[in-house]
Amino acid sequence: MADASAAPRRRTQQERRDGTQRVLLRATVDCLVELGYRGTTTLEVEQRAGVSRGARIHHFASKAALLAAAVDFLYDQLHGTYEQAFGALPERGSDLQRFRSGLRVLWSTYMRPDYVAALELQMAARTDEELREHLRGVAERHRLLAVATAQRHFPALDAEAARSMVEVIHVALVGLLVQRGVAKNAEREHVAQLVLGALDEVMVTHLRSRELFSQPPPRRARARTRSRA
Amino acid sequence: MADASAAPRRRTQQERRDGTQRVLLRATVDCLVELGYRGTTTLEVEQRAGVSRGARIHHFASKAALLAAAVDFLYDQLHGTYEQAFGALPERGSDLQRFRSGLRVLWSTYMRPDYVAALELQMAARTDEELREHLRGVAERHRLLAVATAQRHFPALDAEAARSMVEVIHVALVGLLVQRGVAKNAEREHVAQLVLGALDEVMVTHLRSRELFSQPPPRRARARTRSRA
DNA sequence: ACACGAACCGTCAAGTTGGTCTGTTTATCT
DNA sequence: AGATAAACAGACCAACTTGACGGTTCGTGT
Repeated sequence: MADASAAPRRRTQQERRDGTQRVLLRATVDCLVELGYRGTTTLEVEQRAGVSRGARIHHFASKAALLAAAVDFLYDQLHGTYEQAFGALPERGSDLQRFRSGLRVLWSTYMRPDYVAALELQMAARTDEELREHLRGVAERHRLLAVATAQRHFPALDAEAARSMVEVIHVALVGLLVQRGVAKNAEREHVAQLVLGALDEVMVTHLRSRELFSQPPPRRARARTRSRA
Repeated sequence: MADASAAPRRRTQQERRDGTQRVLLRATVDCLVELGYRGTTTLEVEQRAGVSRGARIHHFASKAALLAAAVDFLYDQLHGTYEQAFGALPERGSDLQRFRSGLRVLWSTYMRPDYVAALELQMAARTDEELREHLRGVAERHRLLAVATAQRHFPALDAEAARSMVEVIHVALVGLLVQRGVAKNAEREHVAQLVLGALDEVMVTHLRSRELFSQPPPRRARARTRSRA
């Protein structure tokens, strides 16, 4: 039972199950990205996934169940992307420099198709009680992780400051993402730079003025270089 | 032909036309707000407007035409709201104070149902070529008006700075609006205050540092209190 | 008054969407 | 191997969405 070299036959039930579920969820996300929430019909998803109606029903009894599963799938994936992106950030440098590069990295993950799908779901959730409730729970956990990540990278931040930072950045990047959906290519990058620059400024001035960033010698060395753990 | 006091009988063709069109467009906007783009079906709009299928077709040959007209209607209305809101702003006070109150006023207009409908259309436009093209034109004109309004209220801003300001604020408020759609009431206000505060800071520091705001005495009186008109 | 066209009404038909249901294949356990 | 249940396939249906169309009402110019 350990031969999967030539013909991939005789897959485990679990493997078959996971396989088709993944295919279905990927197709759902693709639909959301390419066709929007409105164009995401069960038929379209089934066809893209190359899966029959019966098979889809077997795994996701209703469209709502499919979308709910897509939400989980999406946020899991997003969380992985975050971890990976932030893991690749430089350890060295001032908090200020690291904040700037971190922000760019974050924006690059928001631009991934995944987040576009998440945005579609978020808009749809506005007028869909069930989806909204489900989305809230997942998004809440995701936000907690974001706050934790922020604190891990900037230990000088207290919980409240980290929370504010995450919230403001998130809102701004979502707005940027919406703008991205309709603006032309030339416009996109310009506005993105404006907004990212603004975030740089607000965060830097805001946080520095409250001494929430560890400070390299700004004017007089203040010897406040606390390291954690 | 100048009597419309007791019985509003015998309306002009033009009046009838304008009347039903307005009713239809209002119903469309209501649908977008309450049911989202997905729930905005022609049948629903017709029923809400109290207008027959045939009548709707007569005025708006297709659903696309109805939505396009709704876009125009919506932005006209938004522009009126802006004018009114900004017209009511205090003339006195430093640029800084006036910016702050102006921002609050602006946010209050973004929270109106109209803008929610506009946001729905914007998201829908992402995957709808025709709607997107139409929306771009209208939004472009709207943005120019916003920039002009900004410059009128803050004459020290050059075109570029005003443009940047409008763009950044717009993106942030849109993000805030999206968040508003899913978050609970308690959350909403908190995050709104965070974001508005951040916009205050970024704009104030950014613009003041470049002397783009007229400055009341910051430290030493600089005698730069220019008033317009 | 009266003819004409715009505004308006209600039904029909074509196409979608989402779910149910019956039957078949595939893995697993004894 | 044979029993059993999960995984899958595809026809079917009920509800919905949208535009088309023939007929009616109402305002306007003469």
